[in-house]
Amino acid sequence: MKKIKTLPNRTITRLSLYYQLLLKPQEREFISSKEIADQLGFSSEIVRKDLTLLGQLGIPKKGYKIKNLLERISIVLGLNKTWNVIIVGCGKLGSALMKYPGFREHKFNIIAGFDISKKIINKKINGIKIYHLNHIKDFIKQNRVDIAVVTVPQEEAHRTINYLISCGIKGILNFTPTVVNSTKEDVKILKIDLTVEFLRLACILNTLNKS
Amino acid sequence: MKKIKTLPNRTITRLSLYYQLLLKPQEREFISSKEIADQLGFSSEIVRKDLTLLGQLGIPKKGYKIKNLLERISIVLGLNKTWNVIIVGCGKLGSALMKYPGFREHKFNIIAGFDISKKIINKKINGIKIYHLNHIKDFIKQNRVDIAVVTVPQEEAHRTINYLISCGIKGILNFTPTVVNSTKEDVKILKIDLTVEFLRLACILNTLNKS
DNA sequence: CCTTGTGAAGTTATTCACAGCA
DNA sequence: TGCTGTGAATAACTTCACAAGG
Repeated sequence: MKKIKTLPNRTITRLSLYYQLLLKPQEREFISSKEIADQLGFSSEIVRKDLTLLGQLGIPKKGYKIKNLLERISIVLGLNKTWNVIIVGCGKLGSALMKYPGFREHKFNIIAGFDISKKIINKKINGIKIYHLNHIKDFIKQNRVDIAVVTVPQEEAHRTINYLISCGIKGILNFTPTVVNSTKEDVKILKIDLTVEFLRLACILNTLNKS
Repeated sequence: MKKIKTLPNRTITRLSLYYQLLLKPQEREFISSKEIADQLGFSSEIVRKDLTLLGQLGIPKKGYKIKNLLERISIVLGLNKTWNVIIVGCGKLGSALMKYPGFREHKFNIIAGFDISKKIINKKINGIKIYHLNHIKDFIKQNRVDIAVVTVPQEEAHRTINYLISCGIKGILNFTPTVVNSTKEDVKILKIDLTVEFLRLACILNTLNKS
């Protein structure tokens, strides 16, 4: 085999964007690196560098065959399989995510929610059943869970994530402001902090106004 | 004055994290770069490099005075003022954001929502009134709007964002999967795509399992 | 001694420049 | 000519190594 090298982080992010772009119905069969680049605001060189990491897919003069690109990217991103997702913490954000239609399209199946509030346990949100947090361990034994989305209150985040790791979860999407680093090599934690994005935008606007 | 240099992007992101960390009630008056670094999973050098960009705040042997750090970072991030935010598109994600308590703490005031569905126009979500999209221009004339959060359906994203720019909005937080680049130098668009984060995590897990 | 601040070295990511091919 | 693929140059970012200071 040629290269099992893991892709650079930035490349992965950009591949996700190429993928979403190419999913939109395209009139043409081929697309050039420059067209992709212009639509997403990157340079065409970086697009080509990214795409050559997937193998030699381009055809000089014509560009890249969209169908092939999509297939190749979806394999690399792991979208040729279905991912089972649980939502841990079914408050406002958690339940909004359970209703978010964008996931199923990409083969992310939300298979259960977990919470500690008696008010919602055993209820359903968007057809997805909510269980008590204590049931996670059993649930994981009986179901394949690939990704846990953590939307518990900040002060519970650390404990919850450690508990999830002890249950054997390998992929965690942490929506809380708390930073938790994975102690285990094979557990990956990605963090999304909406507040940080607001703070960043505020800072950028702030410097714009001053200059 | 010494330097009006704009801060590196990564530094801004990290400063936001330092800020959130330092906001938590701390027992001590001083904190060292190493303590910050360990809690957030960075190196202590990078923390010091970031913090020296704010001026010489550190005291050898003691560390950084938390109160001073918070004050300095909040000035740089622009949190010494209040930011007025509108939510454009009050569907599931938009209304979840309107209920999200994390913003007000950082002086982000959601002052209005906008949508085109008659079902919700003139209603209130979490005490915030929803107006018809057509009223944005007037609204902006009568109210200072610093940041527009775009949570409209994907196919409306491009048009909506261009419309917001034409209305004079300078800061946009784009939650749709559509990439829209700012045509104007002084308009900043930040993009948050939840699906991309899922795709990234899937890809990382995917490569983990293969190796 | 402990912790900051910082030049130098090292690493990673991006752009430049151009060969090669349909 | 138009577009890919890629080595070389450049830029951005991080780590290393250590001087300085309470």
